[in-house]
Amino acid sequence: MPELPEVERARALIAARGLGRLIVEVDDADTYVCRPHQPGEIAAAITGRELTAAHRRGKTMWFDTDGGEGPTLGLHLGMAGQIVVDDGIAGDPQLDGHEHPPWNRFTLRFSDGGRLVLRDRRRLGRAVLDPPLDGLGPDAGEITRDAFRARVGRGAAPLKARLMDQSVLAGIGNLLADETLWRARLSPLRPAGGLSAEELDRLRVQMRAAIRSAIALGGVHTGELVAHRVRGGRCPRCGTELRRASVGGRTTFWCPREQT
DNA sequence: AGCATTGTTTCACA
DNA sequence: TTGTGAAACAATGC
Repeated sequence: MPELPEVERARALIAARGLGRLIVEVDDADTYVCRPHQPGEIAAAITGRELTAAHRRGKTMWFDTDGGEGPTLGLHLGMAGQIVVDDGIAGDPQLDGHEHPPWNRFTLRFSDGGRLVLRDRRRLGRAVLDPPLDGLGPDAGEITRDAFRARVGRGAAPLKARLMDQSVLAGIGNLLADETLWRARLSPLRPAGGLSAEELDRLRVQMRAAIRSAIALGGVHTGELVAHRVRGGRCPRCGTELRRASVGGRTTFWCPREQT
C-alpha cells in the first residue's frame, strides 16, 4: 500500500490520536524491523515519554518525544505496513477492527490502555530511533518549481527512475510514478536530463495533483491509470493497449500513443 | 513451481 | 568520485 499518500494518512492518524499519551510499554522485539537496534533499546529510550509532534518527509515519518527532550521515533511502512491506533487503521479503513497479532511488528502501549501498532505482513517496515533524514530529497508534495526543475531534470537515467529516487525527491513510488507520468503524458523512458522546462513544470503540476487526489480519495489505488495497470490493460483516455516493461527496476505501464 | 509484489539497501560496474 | 542498475531482503498471493 504505502506511498506518500498512505504515509500522510498514517501520520495524520498518529497526529490526531497518538500524541500526548504516556508510553508505558514498547514491544521492539522484532530485530529485523527494529534493526540495527537491539531488543529493548527503543523501549529504554522512550518508555515514560510521550509523542508530541508528528512529522513526515516522503515515506518517512518521525515523532518528537517530550517536546524534543527525548529522542525521535522513526517509522517507515515499507512495502506493506499499516499504522493502527487503538482500533483505527491508517491507509485502509476497510480492515478496521481486524486483528492479526502475528503481523504486529512494533507496538507502543499507552497508560490509558490504548496502543499504536506498526502492522506489516511483509516485515519490510522499520522502527528506529533518530532516523537519518539527510539522504532524503525534498518532499514531493512540497518541492518548489525551481527545485523540481534542477533536481529531476538532469541525469541520463529514465525519467521514471529519477522520479522514484528518494534522494532526488521523497515520496514517489512505483504506482504514483506511473500515474504521474500518465497524467503528464510523458514517457517513463525519456532521459530525465532531456526534458524541457515546460515539460518539467507540467510533470510537477500533475504529480502534485496525483498526490492530492490520492490523499483525498484514500490512497494510490484510486489513481485513474492504476486500475488499468494489468496485462492487456488499456489507456483510460484513448483506449490504446498499455505497454508493460521494467523501468527503474519496477514493472511499468504506460500509453505508447499519448506518453511521448 | 514459478513469478510478481506498492520499498530500501547493498554491491558491482562503468 | 559519481551515477546507474541489478540483486537481496521478508513474506505472501496468483
